[in-house]
Amino acid sequence: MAKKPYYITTAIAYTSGKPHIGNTYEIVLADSIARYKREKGFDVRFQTGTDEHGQKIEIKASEAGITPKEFVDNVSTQIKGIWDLMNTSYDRFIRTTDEDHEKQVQKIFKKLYDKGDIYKGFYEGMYCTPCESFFTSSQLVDGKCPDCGRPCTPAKEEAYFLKLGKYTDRLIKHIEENPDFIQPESRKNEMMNNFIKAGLQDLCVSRTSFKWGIPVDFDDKHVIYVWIDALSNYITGLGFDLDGNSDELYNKYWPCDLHLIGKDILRFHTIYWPIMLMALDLPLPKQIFGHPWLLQGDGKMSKSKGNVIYADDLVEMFGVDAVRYFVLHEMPFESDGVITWELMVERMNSDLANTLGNLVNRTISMTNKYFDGVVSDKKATDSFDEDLKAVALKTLGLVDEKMDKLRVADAITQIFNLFKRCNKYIDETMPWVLAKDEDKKDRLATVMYNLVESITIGASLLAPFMPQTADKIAKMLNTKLRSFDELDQYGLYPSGNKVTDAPEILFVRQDIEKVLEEVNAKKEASEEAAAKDENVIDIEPMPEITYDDFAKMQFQVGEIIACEEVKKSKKLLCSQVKIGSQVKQIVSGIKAYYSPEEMVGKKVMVLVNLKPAKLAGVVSEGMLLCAENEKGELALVVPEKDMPAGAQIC
RNA sequence: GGCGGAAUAGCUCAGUUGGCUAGAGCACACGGUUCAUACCCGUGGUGUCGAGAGUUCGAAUCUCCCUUCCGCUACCA
Repeated sequence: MAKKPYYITTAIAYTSGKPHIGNTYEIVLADSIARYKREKGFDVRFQTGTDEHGQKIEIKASEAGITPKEFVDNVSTQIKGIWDLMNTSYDRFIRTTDEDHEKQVQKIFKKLYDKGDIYKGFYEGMYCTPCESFFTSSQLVDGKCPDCGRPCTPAKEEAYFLKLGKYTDRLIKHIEENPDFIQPESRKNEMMNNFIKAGLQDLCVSRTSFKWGIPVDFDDKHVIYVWIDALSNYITGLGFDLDGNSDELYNKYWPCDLHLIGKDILRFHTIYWPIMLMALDLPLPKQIFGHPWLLQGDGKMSKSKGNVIYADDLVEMFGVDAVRYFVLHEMPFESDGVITWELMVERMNSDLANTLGNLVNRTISMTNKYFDGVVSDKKATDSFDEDLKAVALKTLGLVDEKMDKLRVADAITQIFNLFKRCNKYIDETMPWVLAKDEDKKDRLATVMYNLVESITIGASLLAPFMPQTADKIAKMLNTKLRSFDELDQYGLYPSGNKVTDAPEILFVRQDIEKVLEEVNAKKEASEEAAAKDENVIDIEPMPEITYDDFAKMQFQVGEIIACEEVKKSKKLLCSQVKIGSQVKQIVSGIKAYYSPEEMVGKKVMVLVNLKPAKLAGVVSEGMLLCAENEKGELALVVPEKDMPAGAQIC
């Protein structure tokens, strides 16, 4: 019988920089599932890769003084290097700059256009600058932005849009009829309630503001924006061809069994991607799992916080499999995992060094000490043996149960329970006591045999998650790892076999103090690097304006004479601002960065002739000007020298 | 503001349709053991199961309300 196909993908990593351990988590998770499925007898296809287009890359490349292609070649190679370092067994590493991919993406775009699902729209009168959103004229309310009610500005650019509304009902139906389509389930609710049921706006799928992308082949002013480009990798990587000449890989593996992605990009995978596929008349993927994030202590890792952990640093400190174990075991299923270095060292020491490493070590040492390394099954059984055997035989079933629900962390815990059971068995049988009695020699041999056999089973189960460690154990026991379909048998270890006489320490115990020292040193270094990076910031350029446009705006210095929080709002402060002889009430979204107390007395830059509007029910008669950094933090703009309230800013 | 989730041992969390003295791992303490990487095995919890009220013979589990935290989303003139 032919093996059942199983296709799993990760998201493709964006090549704007080196990925941190949070990105690395995803590839390790996918790799473990892929390896596990292979053991379970599936014909597995595992795809990952890099997403390499976009303005950010264009800018970074020009800063570095190289071409975008050179830039992404570098980063992509680096990312691939880390995936390899983590010992991941992907079948294809796709790059969105691969020729076959680009060609198909162009075809897909054209097909959707010919079909009428992509249409050319215009920004004119439809672009709401503050909302950064595009609307069709039918969506506008009284000619104004349906979201915020502000007038939409005419824009110069034209763009292509993908019709989403046409497929919304089908999408809702699909999600409702396939409860496992979006996992975990809480994410499904978010997608449904926040987006789909609220009504989907057509998606802008092209750009003219930058060049580094796949050109729209029938309109070369445009490049294809990220959605169609990046998401298509899941089929182009299988040799999909829109004209019906698809590679057999595509016919075999599509639809995909599992898209493994971060929870931050669920929207694209559960809404845009299925709709694209529907528009192309292709089957939808079977499941999309939005995994949580690996957080470190004080929040999400980011370069600007200087708390970025890189996989290669971790591997250097702890070893590949320890890092794999850690991210797999410590990551919860649904909510984000808050990780501390203390926890990592604790896991390393108690699970890996103590429970597993020490078990293997003591077993091999005893075998050498008592039998010169020869393991033989003398069948001198005792009642203690039965339970050990039972645990060894039932563990696969327990692992299966967890893996079917993608509960990888729980699956690993089951395997470690077997190792713990082995340690207990040693205490129950007390080999060192048996060794003193020549009459108990056969019993002692049987005990050692049972240990070696049980460890072999455990190591075989461990192989998908910690492949290197499993191999090392098998090598030290001078045997091969079992295939999963042999794991219903006990006693396959060849009697009379000889284990190594020089057991290797599998995991070295770590000292938390030393680890923290090292971490702090690295953190300082990365903070310095981050500080350098933060001196500049690039934002999306806006259309050119005339002097007349500018002259319409009146700016003055305003003195804040009173300020209070706006109730019913998380972000708003309401200030009374003295401008000349009058006082204006102005509401600003800066509560997170300024307290009402510290606002009072400040002299700030105010746009005074803005049409008053209500915010959270409070009237606001102007706007306080702020500078905003990459993290969205705000700083008020103030005159460099003391100026009277009301002074004109020109 | 809208939708959803969470609150259980020092820490991270399990607790199926309400039912005997509320569990696991880690940490900690004590005991045992010595083959082993100062390791392994065993024992140890007066935890108001976030607060309050209700339904019930009986509630961590159901209902209502309150508080706090989290996710997504909106708003941020």
